[in-house]
Amino acid sequence: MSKKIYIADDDANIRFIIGSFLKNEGYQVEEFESGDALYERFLAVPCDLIILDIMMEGRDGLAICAKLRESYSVLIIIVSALDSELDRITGITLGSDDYLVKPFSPVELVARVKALFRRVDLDRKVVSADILVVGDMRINVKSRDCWIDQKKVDLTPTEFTLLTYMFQHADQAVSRQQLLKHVWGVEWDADTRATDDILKRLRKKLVDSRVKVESVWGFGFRLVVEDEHEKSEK
Amino acid sequence: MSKKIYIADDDANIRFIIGSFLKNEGYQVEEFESGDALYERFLAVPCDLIILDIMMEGRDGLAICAKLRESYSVLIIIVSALDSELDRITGITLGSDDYLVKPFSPVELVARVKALFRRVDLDRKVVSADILVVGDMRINVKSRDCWIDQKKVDLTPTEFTLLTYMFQHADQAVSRQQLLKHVWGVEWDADTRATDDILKRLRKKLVDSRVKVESVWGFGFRLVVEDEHEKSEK
DNA sequence: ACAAATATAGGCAAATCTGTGGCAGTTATT
DNA sequence: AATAACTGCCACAGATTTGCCTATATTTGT
Repeated sequence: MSKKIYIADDDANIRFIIGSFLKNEGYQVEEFESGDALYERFLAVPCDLIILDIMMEGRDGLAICAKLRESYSVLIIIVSALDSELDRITGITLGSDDYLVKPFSPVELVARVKALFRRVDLDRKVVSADILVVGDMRINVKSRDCWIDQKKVDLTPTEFTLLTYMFQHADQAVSRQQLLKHVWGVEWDADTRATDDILKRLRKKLVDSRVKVESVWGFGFRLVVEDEHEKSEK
Repeated sequence: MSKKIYIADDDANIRFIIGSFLKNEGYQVEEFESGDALYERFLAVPCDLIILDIMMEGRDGLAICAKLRESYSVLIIIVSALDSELDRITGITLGSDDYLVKPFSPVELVARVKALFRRVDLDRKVVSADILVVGDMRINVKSRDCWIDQKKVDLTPTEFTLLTYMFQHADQAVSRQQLLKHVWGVEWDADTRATDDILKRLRKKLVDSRVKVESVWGFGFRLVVEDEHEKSEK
């Protein structure tokens, strides 16, 4: 399906050039004169990627970028005539995925846009990959083994299947029902705490890992990666 | 988050500099003299991100990058002295996530490394996220957690379900009947103040937020976002 | 302003949930 | 066949949640 891209730049020429190249690649493109206009539009109709100039009327590109990042994971590329190292680092640190310096080649921009979409696709596909990685752990679904860092962990069949499911749903809250259905193949409403039992045993085996199974009270469980040092990086 | 990074560059100085900066950020770093050595190591122990020079003994960085991309979704940054537009585009098109031209600032490299990790984290969390936003609050239906700005709020199951319903009907007046039906699953006319109780507890947890639960006298409740300018009104 | 109806706040106890250790039936391994 | 491993269940203790009760405050209608 065709991806949607919004561009904000106060220079109509640049908008036109960028827009043309991207449309040529089959993307749906909308152009805006200001970051504020783009932001309003995004709230109404989200898009997949945003290209922001820094210097614009109203809020500048950096402000828009930071504002978007508060709540959205949309891809953001900043383009700017500002070429100091500090500018680039600021732009990237504020939340953009890439930073291009004007004048830039439209072809390179297109390549970088594609690279970002490719990255998102790769990250999506990871769920169906043979090797699943979460935090310092990885499991190989084919060979059915499991590693904490470099150390192999022995898992029983049910434990492995359960952990695989949790890996595929990392960060999500998973209900006992869900687990019974996907790990045990039980469709009906079973009154059992078999899930708790396997998790109990799994937890013991994960004590040395930063990957933890949290319980979500009254609901189920959630796989999370413990942050050992800093509290709020983002 | 101690992610693992492999670096391949035939210049020991560059390896050292890059490695130092990255270790300084808390990453686990391993250095290799050639892309082939790095590749072998990766097969044995995967890492999270790879930094490749183009010109090296054996297969060059581009070849390694392409080879890795055949089977793995690991992050790849290419660094190179080659600075033509074509070189950059080739590098990115072949599968790398970023392309930096030597000499580059180690600080910028670190910023870009962080940006890539940030992207992967965002994608992982959003892959199937179902996020509702109202004012300064955010709830993720899939992970079942709730945030005021950047601060996590613990909710009980009923509170969570109720708040979700209110989020879906923000600004609307919601009757007790409605809540009993959708949150409790009660169809009949129940004479209960259970709704008031949960809301009472919810309100306590939302004191720091601009999102408030108003009561609609004789009817039910309404979720509103307080205007921060006229806080003294109520 | 006053009475009736409705809403809020605090406290309480029943019901529910979770983690633990132990146990036994079944399955796999030697 | 004997032994070990795996898995589900049980019971218990501790913690959390939640509905209700009562007292008090607020709103509405006359």
